[in-house]
Amino acid sequence: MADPTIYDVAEAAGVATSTVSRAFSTPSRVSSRTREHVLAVAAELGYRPNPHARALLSGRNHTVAMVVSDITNPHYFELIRGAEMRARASEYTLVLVNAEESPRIEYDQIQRLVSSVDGFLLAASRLPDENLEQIAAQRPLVLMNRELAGLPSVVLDHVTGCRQIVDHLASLGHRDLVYLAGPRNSWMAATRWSALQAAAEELGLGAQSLGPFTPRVSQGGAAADAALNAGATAIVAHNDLLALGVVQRLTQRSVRVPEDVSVVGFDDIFAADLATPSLTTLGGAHADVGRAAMEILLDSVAPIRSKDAAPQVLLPTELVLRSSTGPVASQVSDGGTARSG
Amino acid sequence: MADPTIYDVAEAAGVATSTVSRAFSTPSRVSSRTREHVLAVAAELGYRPNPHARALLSGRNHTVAMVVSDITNPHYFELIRGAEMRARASEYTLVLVNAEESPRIEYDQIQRLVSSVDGFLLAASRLPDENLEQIAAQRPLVLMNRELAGLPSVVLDHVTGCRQIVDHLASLGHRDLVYLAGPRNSWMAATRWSALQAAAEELGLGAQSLGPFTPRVSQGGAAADAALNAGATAIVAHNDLLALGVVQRLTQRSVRVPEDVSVVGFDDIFAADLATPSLTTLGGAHADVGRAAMEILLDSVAPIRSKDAAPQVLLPTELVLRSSTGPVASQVSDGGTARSG
DNA sequence: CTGAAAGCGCTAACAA
DNA sequence: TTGTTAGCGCTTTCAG
Repeated sequence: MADPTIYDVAEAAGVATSTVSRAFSTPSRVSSRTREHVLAVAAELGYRPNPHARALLSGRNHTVAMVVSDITNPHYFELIRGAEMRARASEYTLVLVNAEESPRIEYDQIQRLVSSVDGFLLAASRLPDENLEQIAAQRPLVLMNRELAGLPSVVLDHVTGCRQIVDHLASLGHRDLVYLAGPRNSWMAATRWSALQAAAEELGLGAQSLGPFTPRVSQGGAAADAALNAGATAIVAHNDLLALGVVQRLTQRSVRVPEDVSVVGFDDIFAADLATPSLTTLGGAHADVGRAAMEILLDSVAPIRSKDAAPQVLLPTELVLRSSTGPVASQVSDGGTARSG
Repeated sequence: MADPTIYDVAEAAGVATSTVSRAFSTPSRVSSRTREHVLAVAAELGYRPNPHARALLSGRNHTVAMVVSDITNPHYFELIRGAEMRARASEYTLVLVNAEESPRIEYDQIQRLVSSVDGFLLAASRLPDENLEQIAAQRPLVLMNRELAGLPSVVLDHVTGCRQIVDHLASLGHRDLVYLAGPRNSWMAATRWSALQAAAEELGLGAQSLGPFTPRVSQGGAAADAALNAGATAIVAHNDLLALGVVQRLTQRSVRVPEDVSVVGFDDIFAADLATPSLTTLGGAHADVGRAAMEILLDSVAPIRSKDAAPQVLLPTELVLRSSTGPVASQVSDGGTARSG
């Protein structure tokens, strides 16, 4: 009644177990006659190779883990989907791990999985560099939307993207911008801020950063108030979730978007064009990021050829203009008490 | 340089391998002195039990798979999150599988995983009953938002929910409703339609079903046109994604929501209250569905006690009233060329 | 309570 | 091309 093993198949087919094994793992090393016979017998018996036994020997599993910092952020959908599709194409299984914005959970989960998966995909990891290096020493690893020298990564080109945003705002007549920052341990948040700052300086705009804010719609209220308090006419929010919350709060406070204040987000999540006003945001081919990262990972996991280079892929972004940004019309003078950036 | 094994630990601790093994798997059968000593030595060596070897013996793996019919549907976020949190609490790993609305992919993926996971969670499975039964014969399985006699399941109570929807529409003065159906192989779609139909009949409303439609925003256009063509004043869409698309198209065609046409969705996804008009929809504690289902699954996976009953849990829904529904004011006579439902 | 030893199902030398 | 034979790392009788 138990599942049939190679022994059962070998016996029924009148061959050695190794032949059965080869028929499945290295078909080229068995005569086609024998192979077909073995496979036929196996099929008849309902034999399926036991993945645990296989993994015990090879140490490999055909399984990779993808860690996302917050699974409820729609931004990750496409990333996950791209990675998942690519994995499936190579018959790899994807284990999904949710870090809930906690570096601690992220680290623990990874360590728990380190000996049961072949590699890791870390999306917007919140872990400090040292941890990443340590993990990379244990298993192949590819970063998504985070860069670290020496480690393979795939990121959307936010430097260029931020430049586009600032260009856009400048051409609308804005003289200043306020960045509502993401989590302190987010590499992306830091990258965006420095890119915005650089672009602003170059174009002669003022720029200040407020926050950090947890990138959720619910945090948008506080973020919007802070921005208003700082006298912002142009707001760049860490991501669309936060931006959406900001717009909501602004509207609630009778501040018109974009007439009084322009708002830009990042990610182009699917709600961005459903909201009113629809959100101007920096998008990109997120699914491609997932796909590319998985590709690199599989390449270093599979023994086809060893890659000692750490490819750092940069994918293009695209500024999606919608209705949350517009020209500066009148001066909003909603200034209040001082507040440091 | 290789990972330390029980042999290394046994040697370093001056005990037998079996003692090391016991110290980890059945601590109660080792004197506390020995146990602590072994654990200390193990920790020092950086020993971690090899999950593959462990799985080879026990056949179990501390891993369960969750299959969703479409991972890009935000509705699943909370479901996944609930399941994932519950799994983590019991130190189980969650493998996420995306079926992309294809029963074929769903089935293949499950069969591929059947010998490497301890059980399955199937969310809104598109598989025919026979397949579900067959899978259930292979591994413990819990259905989410789908019911099948003899199999454990957790579903939101859509019968009551649909009744609430129809009540709501009736009390706004609507005399008819149009249901924009989900996929043909969706149990939920069938359930909703028959519940709507029953409630409508009881309240003396007319009801017709149009479709099926793939539940995506992009399908909303066609769905809206079909509904308009059928002279609808009240539309109940299979889910929020479709409903959002419908509203978008309606607005585009200058049909006012809710003045001319009311629209109701299902799921209460996060975009539902960001859209304009915000969407009236049937919500529920999705995370609880995930949690409850995982709970049942772990119960039947772990050898604590055998459950031969198949619990069928029904969780309450909640009608979230927003701005996409309103009283019937004037008759819309936007009829066009004939179109069959 | 602890140790010795036999596998779990499969793969990978090594021979033939 | 195929068979023989050790293990992979761990658990689990069975003794002691």
